[in-house]
Amino acid sequence: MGKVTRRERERQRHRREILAAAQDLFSRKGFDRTSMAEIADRAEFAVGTLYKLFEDKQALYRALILDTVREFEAALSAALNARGSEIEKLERYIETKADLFVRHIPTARLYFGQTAAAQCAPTVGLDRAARALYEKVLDRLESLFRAGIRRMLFVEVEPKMLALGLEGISNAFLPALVERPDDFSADEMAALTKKIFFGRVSLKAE
Amino acid sequence: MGKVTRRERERQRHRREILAAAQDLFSRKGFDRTSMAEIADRAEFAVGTLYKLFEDKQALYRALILDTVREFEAALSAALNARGSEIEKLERYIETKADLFVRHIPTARLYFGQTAAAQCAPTVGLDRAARALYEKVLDRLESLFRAGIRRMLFVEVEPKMLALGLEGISNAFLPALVERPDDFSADEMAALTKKIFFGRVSLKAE
Amino acid sequence: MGKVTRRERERQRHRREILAAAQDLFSRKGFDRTSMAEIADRAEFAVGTLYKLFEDKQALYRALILDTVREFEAALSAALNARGSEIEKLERYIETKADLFVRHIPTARLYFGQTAAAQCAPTVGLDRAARALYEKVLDRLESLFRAGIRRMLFVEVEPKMLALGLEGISNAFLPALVERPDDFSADEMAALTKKIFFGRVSLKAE
Amino acid sequence: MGKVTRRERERQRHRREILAAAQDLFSRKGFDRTSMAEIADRAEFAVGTLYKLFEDKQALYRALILDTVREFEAALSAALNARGSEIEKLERYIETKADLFVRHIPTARLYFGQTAAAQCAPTVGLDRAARALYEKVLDRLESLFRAGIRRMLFVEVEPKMLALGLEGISNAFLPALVERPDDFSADEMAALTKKIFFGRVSLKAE
DNA sequence: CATGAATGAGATTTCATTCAT
DNA sequence: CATGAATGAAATCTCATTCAT
Repeated sequence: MGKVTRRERERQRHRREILAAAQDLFSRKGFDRTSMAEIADRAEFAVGTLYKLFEDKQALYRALILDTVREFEAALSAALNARGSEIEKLERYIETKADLFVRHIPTARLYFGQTAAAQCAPTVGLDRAARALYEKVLDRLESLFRAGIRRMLFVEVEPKMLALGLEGISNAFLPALVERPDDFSADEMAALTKKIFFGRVSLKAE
Repeated sequence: MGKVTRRERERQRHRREILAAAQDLFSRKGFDRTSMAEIADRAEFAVGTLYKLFEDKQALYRALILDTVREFEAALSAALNARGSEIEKLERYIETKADLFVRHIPTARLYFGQTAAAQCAPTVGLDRAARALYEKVLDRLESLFRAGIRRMLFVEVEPKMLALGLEGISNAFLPALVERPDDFSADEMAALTKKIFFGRVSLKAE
Repeated sequence: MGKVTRRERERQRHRREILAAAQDLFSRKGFDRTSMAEIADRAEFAVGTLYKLFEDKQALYRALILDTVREFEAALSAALNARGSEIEKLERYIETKADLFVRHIPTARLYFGQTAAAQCAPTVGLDRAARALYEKVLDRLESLFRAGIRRMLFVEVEPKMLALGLEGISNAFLPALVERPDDFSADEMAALTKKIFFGRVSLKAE
Repeated sequence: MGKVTRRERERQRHRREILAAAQDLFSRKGFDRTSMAEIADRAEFAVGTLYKLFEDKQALYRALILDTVREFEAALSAALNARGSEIEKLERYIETKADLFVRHIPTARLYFGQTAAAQCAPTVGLDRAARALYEKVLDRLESLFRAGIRRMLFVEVEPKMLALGLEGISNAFLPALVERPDDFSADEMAALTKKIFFGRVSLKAE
């Protein structure tokens, strides 16, 4: 099977090269303003080759999104499933997400654009599979909050809402990060997120 | 002058009708996937008429975004400039925003898509004027936080970051709102936002 | 009939104003690149008014061309019908044409574009009537040459060809005139035309 | 290199086919009244193919004009640079031009429309490069006349004007040629041109 | 498999013409 | 009559997709 495997390895390498080119273009210009010819150019393949490896433009995009969300989901789920208290797990989650954002902004933009922002800032219909992966993360967050509330670690707020709230804050600095990448470190972003989310902003008793 | 005024009134009415049609379509499908023909159809005008009232597609979009952001900016600035302590002003801000979101989801989607999400989820180049209006709101928030910190109402965190954080949370429930509009009231959304942002989620001392 | 006459006078004045605006635009930009709205603007009328006075754009153009060619034809025919020998008549013709060219370049451009250049540099289908007027001039020239040859004033060359040749030379300086209107006087142009056409350029016997 | 060459050869063949179709249409109907769809139809390609080979409609037109003027310039310059006296060179020039006109009327129409008639009958902005080529011919003519005058072969008239005058006559029969192609031979046209230009039309001393 | 020329549907935009006021 | 808003056909141009080499 050496032959098949070599072929298959090549195929996968080409696939990755194409996706890398596509990531850069899609993350900067969006789906509609990126043409297949551009992607092909950038990846140094002919358009026909893109169509050999992906059904059509949507499929290529879906594959890219799936890769992106999968990468995030893997790292974030790992953080959420690590040892420790609910608070420790969430802190790990926040740190991981900040790290992912800072280390690979294009991926972050795609992730954000396809998850939190997806229903609001209208984009190309996001993939079922990608959506499901993100929901898995959201559900895990919700469970953690529910458990934490039961153990009286967190205030009594609908856990689903806490999960969305955490997403909101942990995404909040992404626009600033995109604009001035050098002004942000992952550590700072994580620290900020934790302080605002877990601490109290207001110093007076409510 | 009846004649001039009547003509002009009609013109403005048509302009509004076209913008209304455009708002619905753009907010659901985005700039690129909405065609001028569709907008014309929906507004019950001929394409040519759109071009009489707007230079081109971009101009129509810009006008819509400007209207949208202006509407939000006016309401939010009013809230931020009302009487009261810094906390009260911010609470008013949160309530106003929640109210705007719940009462007019398409506007909210456009607002969100063109402000917070703009740098991340790549959209059509947003208007200078609209951007400036949003920055005005952000700056006002920042000032409020700065003043509040000086008066020891808020924790010592860079005020700009607090402003971004507040934006993050107050936008956090919009995706959920878009998906199930009937499950959310403005009051609940505002209450949630305040609780998470001002209160402490974690009950243990950090 | 005072009333009808006043109306009619007004109507004719408006007609002339519109044609004046149209002349400038058509002569500089050509038929296709001049819009009815532009002509209306320039003439300070509404588009509707243009359509009250002219069937459609073609008709307006035809009317303009007819006016232009009529003006030329009148002056040129007068020159050709004046007293004198064939040579004197032709000299008068050349002087008149040079004078018309120099004094009103836009008219000259339209005249040239619709007569000599018409079959070659493709323009909008020229009017039958205008064509007929020009042919009248050509025919008159031909007769003059024929008579002149009979009286042994001119070389024996097909008179039609002499007429075309004269047209060729008398038009030859128009491009230069259009480019640098101040470098040419009617007298010089006429003198040049006569020298080349009637005299001999070559000094050796053929 | 067979592969590269074959592709490129095909490409050039298609380019020529498109230009041929365009030449026919442009020379008969002009730039504005010829649509890309028509050219595509006539050339039996899809519109998209035209845009693969030419930036846009203007570029296609420019390419055609450049080809046309280049072809003429090459032949005419060759005639002007051949051996012989100034008179012989000019005679060769006249013969060559007549031959080009008679043998390929569409090319002649485009050449005339873009050179002599260009400033008068308003056309689409003519190409710098094409203009420069024509000026080269004009300059060469001027030099020849200047030299000839010095050698007392020609009358003392500004050489530039003699050049324009020769152009005027040598173009003079083109309209007639276009209308009745079968009535003209290149030899006759050339003979006529020479007789009128070099000889004297008038038999009396001026 | 890889290639990239060819396709043609569809989008944006212009403008001659009409017609209600 | 004058007006100019409204119309919609037609033109230019782009780009996802196919397919012969």
